[in-house]
Amino acid sequence: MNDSEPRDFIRKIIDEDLESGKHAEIVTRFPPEPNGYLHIGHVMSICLNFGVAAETGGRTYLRFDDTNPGKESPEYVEAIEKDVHWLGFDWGDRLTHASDYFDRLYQSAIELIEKGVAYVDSLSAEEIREYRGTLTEPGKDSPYRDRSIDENLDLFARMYAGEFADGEHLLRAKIDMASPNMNLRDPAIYRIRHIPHQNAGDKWCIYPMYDFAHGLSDAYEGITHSLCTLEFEDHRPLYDWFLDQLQPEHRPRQIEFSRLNIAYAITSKRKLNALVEEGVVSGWDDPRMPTIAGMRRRGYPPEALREFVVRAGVTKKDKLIEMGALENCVRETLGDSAPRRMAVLRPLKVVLTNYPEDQVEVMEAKNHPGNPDFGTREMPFSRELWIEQDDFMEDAPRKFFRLKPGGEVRLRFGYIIRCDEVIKNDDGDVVELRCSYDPDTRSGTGTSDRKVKGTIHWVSCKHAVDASVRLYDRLFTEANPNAVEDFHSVLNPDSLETVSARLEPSLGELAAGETVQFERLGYFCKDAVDDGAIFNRVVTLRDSWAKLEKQALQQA
RNA sequence: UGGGGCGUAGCCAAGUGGUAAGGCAUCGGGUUUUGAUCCCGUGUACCGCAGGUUCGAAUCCUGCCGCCCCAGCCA
Repeated sequence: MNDSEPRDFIRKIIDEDLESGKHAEIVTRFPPEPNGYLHIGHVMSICLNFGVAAETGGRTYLRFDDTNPGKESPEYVEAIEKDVHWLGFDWGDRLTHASDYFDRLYQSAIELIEKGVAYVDSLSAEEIREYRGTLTEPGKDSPYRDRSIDENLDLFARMYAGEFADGEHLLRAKIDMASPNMNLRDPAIYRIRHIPHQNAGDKWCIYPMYDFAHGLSDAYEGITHSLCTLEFEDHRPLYDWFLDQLQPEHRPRQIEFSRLNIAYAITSKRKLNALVEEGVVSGWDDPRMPTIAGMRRRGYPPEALREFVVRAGVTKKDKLIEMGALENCVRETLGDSAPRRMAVLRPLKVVLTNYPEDQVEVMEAKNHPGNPDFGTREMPFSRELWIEQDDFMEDAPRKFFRLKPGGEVRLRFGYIIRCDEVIKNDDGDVVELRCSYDPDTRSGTGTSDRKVKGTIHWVSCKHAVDASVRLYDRLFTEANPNAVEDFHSVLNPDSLETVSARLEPSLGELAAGETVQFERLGYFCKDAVDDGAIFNRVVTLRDSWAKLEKQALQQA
């Protein structure tokens, strides 16, 4: 990290705390609940928490906030660990669970009762809701609020012992039923749940609530800065209240920042889960999903994601960032790192009428235009080639400088060809082009100083490898699907199109999960989940021709 | 209508009394055997609005408006 890096308000606070000597070391935590997959919103939190610690030589815990058994599962913890690692962060031996602290938490709850600031309530869930009041009206005290300490201790012990059914009793903090902050109206501390815990086994039938468990877990781990999102801002008084009452050795500070939202994407675990459950997508790792697993499978490099959150910044303002900003980060990193290859997505046959029937030449193609370290590869060239349908236009506008009847174009790393004849089927569709090549224009021979305006990509028919290519588009048609009542109404029906493509031979050996650039088309990642030659389009290349076309259409 | 938070260009975002950084996008132009990349250039931002304080305010004060969050025994 260099000193000119912009400092967000959280890093400023941290710098100050280090300078003042308040803390000798920064300790943070990333605390996911294992009840779903991590998504782009979490990337921000992961990068922030692990980032500030790493930048200051501190440490970060990966702590599973597993206080609600029944909603959580090991499938998710496994996925979360994989995702955080993949993003580029390491928690070392600091993998913990809120459930690791259940014993201490239980003792702390007893301490609260002994101090007279917690009580066992025996109202029903519905009654508690009624007693809570509303946003504008104060709540009223539960009739059980003034139970004696001994009675509370006894009842809580029996809750622990399993003498009561779910919902029969509830341990609550005794704060203020009239507080304008709803979180302070005697919040729940422990509830009864006769469910075994995925990590703690069947030892417990009472489980602590988030507000109680989280702050104390932070304290137990010596977390200095507990960074979370804005919706927890009005929980902070409660976070501090527990610390004030219990006076743990370490005193963490909660700081909130705004969530990161991406346009045309959903980041609600509930809705993401619905997409999976309803089969709208193929799973949590469907390449259209804004999950880390989905983006990984799509082919987004972790560096791109990290760069993206840096650009997004850390503030308290609600953000809805353009999808293009993320895609641009992906393009930038892949532009440097992805080897170039050629592939034809929508094949149109070209026959070079003056090219010897059985001749095959080997063309040398650069693997990267700007970086010689990528080396070169060989591409077979023959009489019959596939080119992109979009690279031919019968009635081409002036500015279209690809192939047109009578026109010339350069075949990348090959020859200049001229279109002599257009062959159509009975429906009038163009099915084949008869062209002639200029033998003096072979790439790299020094005789190829002739200039033509356009260069297109190609694949030799008899050497081509078949593949299925998935072209992805945004999942929603609305910029902020989070805000739409029913997201089903704004699903993009064309978010996935699959085409049969022809690839240059070298692509046959590409390893699963590898990403290359199909020249002039975009970046494509060999799918790492499904078997066979399947490629996912990561992102298209910038396309100023498409832009021109769009403008022309709008003017017409 | 209770409490908390936020409002600087299309999207992000610096700036905390001295006269509006930067990134992305946009729009021009140059280079280019990817219409990619790269390189140059390009923005009058009513600093949410209205008053006030001040020689001077995005920055201080007052009032107003808009958006987000909170009434789970979820996190």
